[in-house]
Amino acid sequence: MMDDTGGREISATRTAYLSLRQMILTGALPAGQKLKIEDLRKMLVTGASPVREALSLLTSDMLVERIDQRGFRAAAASLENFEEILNLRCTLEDMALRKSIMRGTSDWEERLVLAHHRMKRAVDTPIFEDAHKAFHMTLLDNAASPMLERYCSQLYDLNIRYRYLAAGGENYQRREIAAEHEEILDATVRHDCDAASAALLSHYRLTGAYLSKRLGDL
Amino acid sequence: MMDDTGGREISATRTAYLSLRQMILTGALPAGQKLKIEDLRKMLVTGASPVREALSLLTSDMLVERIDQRGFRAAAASLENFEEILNLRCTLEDMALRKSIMRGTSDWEERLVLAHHRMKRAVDTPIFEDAHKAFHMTLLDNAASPMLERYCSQLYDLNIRYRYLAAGGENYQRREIAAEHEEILDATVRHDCDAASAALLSHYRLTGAYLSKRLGDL
DNA sequence: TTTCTCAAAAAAATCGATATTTATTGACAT
DNA sequence: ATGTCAATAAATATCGATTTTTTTGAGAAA
Repeated sequence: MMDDTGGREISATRTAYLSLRQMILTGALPAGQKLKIEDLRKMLVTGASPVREALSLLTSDMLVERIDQRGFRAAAASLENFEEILNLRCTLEDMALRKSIMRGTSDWEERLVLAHHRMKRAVDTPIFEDAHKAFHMTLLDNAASPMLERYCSQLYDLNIRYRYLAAGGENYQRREIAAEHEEILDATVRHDCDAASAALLSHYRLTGAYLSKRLGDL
Repeated sequence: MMDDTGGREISATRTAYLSLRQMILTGALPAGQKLKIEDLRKMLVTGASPVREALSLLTSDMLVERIDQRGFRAAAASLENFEEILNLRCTLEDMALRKSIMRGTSDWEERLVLAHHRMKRAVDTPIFEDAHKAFHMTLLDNAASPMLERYCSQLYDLNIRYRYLAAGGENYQRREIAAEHEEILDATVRHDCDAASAALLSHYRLTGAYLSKRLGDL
């Protein structure tokens, strides 16, 4: 039908994928909840096939669990899972950041400074969220290791989900975090692997501890 | 219809998933190849829906790439990709093995000895393959870190694919490998993290180097 | 009561057909 | 020869209906 409203036409599957993903990340679809095709189909005003396919794709992101012949459910959440994610992130991002820095091109450093600037400037929460992820991913994307980047991106998103779970999306302490970001950026642009990595991991472990406390035991 | 031939009925999607997975791992569906729904549907004698869903699921395993609105293709293969997999495996399995050993229960050690025994006994190639994977996964499954295990399992399979790519499934030097397995097992049961990890990584790096050579540049 | 069985209801899985999109082809103008 | 563009072909994506499987719950048996 192509009602060209200026933008690109995307598939029903992709639309469903993005909506469901957002709903799971923000908790609109709570952890562990049964995801009935028929309900989602009505909710998203689309067919069953795109919904099924979107759910299958969300399996990759570990946001949806699939049990043969008895459908899908939103991935479970637990304190143990959160801590596992935190640990994996620390290991993988440490590796990726060091590689990025070692390969350090000035092009990359410029992209990094830019990403940091955009993040600082972002006031609106959803825009800040995007900019924040962009900054963190830029830190890692010079490692020339696409699978590693994919894992890190995946784990980043899973972590976000716990932020929503703990805080309901409320804008947690942003001031301290700004200083931490500066520190990571500074160490990185002066090619100090150890300092940059230490700053990054401390950044994660601090917010991790803060979240753990608020999560109680779920 | 339920023609109960003694076994369990499984879904068409799962059947398709397992077949396609095997075909990609062994190279029956070559890396990078376009995967047309219609062809696969005929090949597997099933409907388009199970095929699409199976392909979507294979996306999780990084064995299939999906491009919105223009279908699926078998994941590309390259020397760089192989080496990335090798590096990630070394990092992740090192972490998992150390955790497993540190939590070392006697139950786990017994399972490990058993898995090793079964692997040694296996003569037939496909049975050996399964037993080999079972042994390596058992080494890691006491780490109480399901995501880490999942990543390792995924990477193991991706690695197998390169073995087929390099050797066409031919049974590469198995003698040396038996000794390496003994060494890993011994160090593990005597709770020597460093020795076990060193043996494991050397095992991977040795076969890795061997494969790299045979892969040329693809 | 508890447990079991079986039929009805609900949900998942699958199929076959259609609509939509992308890729290909070849005539025509440059 | 070469590039453009519309017509055609091919493939993907989606829908609506049907089949199969799982779940539920009422009544029978222990």
